[in-house]
Amino acid sequence: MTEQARSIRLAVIDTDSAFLTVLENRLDTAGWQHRVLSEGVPTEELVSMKLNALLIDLSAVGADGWEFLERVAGAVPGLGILVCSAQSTVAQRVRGLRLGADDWITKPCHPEEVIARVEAVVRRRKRAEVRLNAWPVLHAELEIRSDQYQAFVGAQNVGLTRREFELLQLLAQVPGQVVEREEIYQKVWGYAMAHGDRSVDVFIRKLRQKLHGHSPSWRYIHTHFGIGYRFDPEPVDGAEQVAPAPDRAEARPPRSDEVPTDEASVEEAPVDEVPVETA
Amino acid sequence: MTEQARSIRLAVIDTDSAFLTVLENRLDTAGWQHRVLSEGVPTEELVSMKLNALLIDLSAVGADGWEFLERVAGAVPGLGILVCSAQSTVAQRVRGLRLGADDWITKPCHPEEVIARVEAVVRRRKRAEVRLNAWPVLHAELEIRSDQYQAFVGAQNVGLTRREFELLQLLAQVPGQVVEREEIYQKVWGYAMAHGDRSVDVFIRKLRQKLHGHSPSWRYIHTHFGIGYRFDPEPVDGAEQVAPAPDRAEARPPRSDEVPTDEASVEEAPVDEVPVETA
DNA sequence: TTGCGTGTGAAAAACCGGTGAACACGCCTT
DNA sequence: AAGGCGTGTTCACCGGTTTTTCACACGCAA
Repeated sequence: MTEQARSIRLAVIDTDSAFLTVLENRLDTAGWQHRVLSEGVPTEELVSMKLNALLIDLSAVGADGWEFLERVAGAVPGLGILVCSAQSTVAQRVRGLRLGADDWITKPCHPEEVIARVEAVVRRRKRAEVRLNAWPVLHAELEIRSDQYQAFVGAQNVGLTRREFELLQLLAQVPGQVVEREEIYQKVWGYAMAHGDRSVDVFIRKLRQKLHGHSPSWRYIHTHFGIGYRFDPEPVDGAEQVAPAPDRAEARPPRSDEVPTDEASVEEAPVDEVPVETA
Repeated sequence: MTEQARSIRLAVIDTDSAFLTVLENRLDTAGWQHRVLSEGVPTEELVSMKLNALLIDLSAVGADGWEFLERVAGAVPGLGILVCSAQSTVAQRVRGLRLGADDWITKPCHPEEVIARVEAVVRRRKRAEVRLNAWPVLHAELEIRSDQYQAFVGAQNVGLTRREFELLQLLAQVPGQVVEREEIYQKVWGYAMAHGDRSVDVFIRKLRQKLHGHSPSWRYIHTHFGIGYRFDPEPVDGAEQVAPAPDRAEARPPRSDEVPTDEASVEEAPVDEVPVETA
């Protein structure tokens, strides 16, 4: 939840070298990208820097500080702006905030607090930022798209429900790792699993069904008896695209549980699941 | 831009009656809706109040102030949280900000500054959504003009209300991407969605009605059951198109991220059955 | 073989979203 | 001041979807 704090891009406009030294030291420790700018920075340049936040000492900007503040705030929406100054009146602070500043810090101030305030300013914005956090992840034939709450095989939508997707996502997050039932339940359902609850099993089955229906030549979810499940794509040996298994005349009982066998070879079970137009 | 700034809904948790009196006086002058709460407010109630911001005096909350702060910040995303306290250390302020507070104000403080800081916090969240993408964007037959708060089909005005337009704009900002209900509500309405609120649905319906009324051969908004909605223009099959690809089986729109699944028609993947091709 | 954990299908229950309409509120006109 | 109008909110109903539950078959380990 709080992982987005790292790697903030911050620019500082200030002339107080002592303050700058201490602050930059802290910023390095925090791992932020930062640079010091002079007052005459064109707004276009600020935009192109792709900053998360800007820290301005108004006294370093000169008489047209207010104008500068207003201009930047208007021209670079999405940029967090924090103003700091040695001493200031209530009226000045109010004016600064109204002109577009997100926060006003009075010097002397502790670098740690500056950092925390920048974080607080940026935090809000991050939430609303374009969701680039999760780009499609590919496991074997399976593509998991967090922005769609869906999984795809090729261009085919697997058609997972919300819970199914969350379950898949949870397991696929740690491929090759066994996840205990209790943990699965806790993370996907959000609360502790009641004794004897079979929900996880049922959803695993549904997941397997849909995955197998769309990507029959891969086996994605493995059972660990008495423990839980593991996501680990592995090719189904036997009938690949090449040699479709001969034995299919065998009329098997309705029970066709085992995932591995071809049974429904690729052409037998056309992966499509075209959503029926329910209108 | 600033028309939303007025009429902020603010709740205050404090016991300092002198401060409260002065502050409430100011809030009335500013025309804000406000109320004073006691410390034991369940987060559910906070949500249903449709607040924009919350002002907490940590010393009024008692020992579990930190916990309360963390809980509220976690449970009511989109709520601006400002903490104030008589005296505090840097470490305390840093802690508060890290736990989710958006600002920390030290008493004594001028009511006007409090108001300005609340405004800054609320604005910060509001602005993040706006993206300031002024120029007309064309999706299929639909032209979205942010500068007019309107959408057009050809030269015809669709006649959207403010909310309808904001909703459309939000969705159309990220075509092909599923946006969760909660997120929609928070960005368009400005505060957290209360459980069971149907406003989003109602406005989606109104939007669909108007869009369909003006551009019947395209379908713009898709439902993702249990998640939210997705803007992704696609031709209504069975209807005649002008130039754009009328087929849906093969040529998919340039967009590589949209989902074939539409509406709530995600049916069970018929694993052992031959899915019916409905094309 | 027994005992417990898991796979499976189907039914029941809970949930969700579409819809129409009543209601509330501010604004403008009369 | 009363009434009409445009907007936005809330409510109840309905049908479809999803989730949970249940009973039983099956499989793994002791």
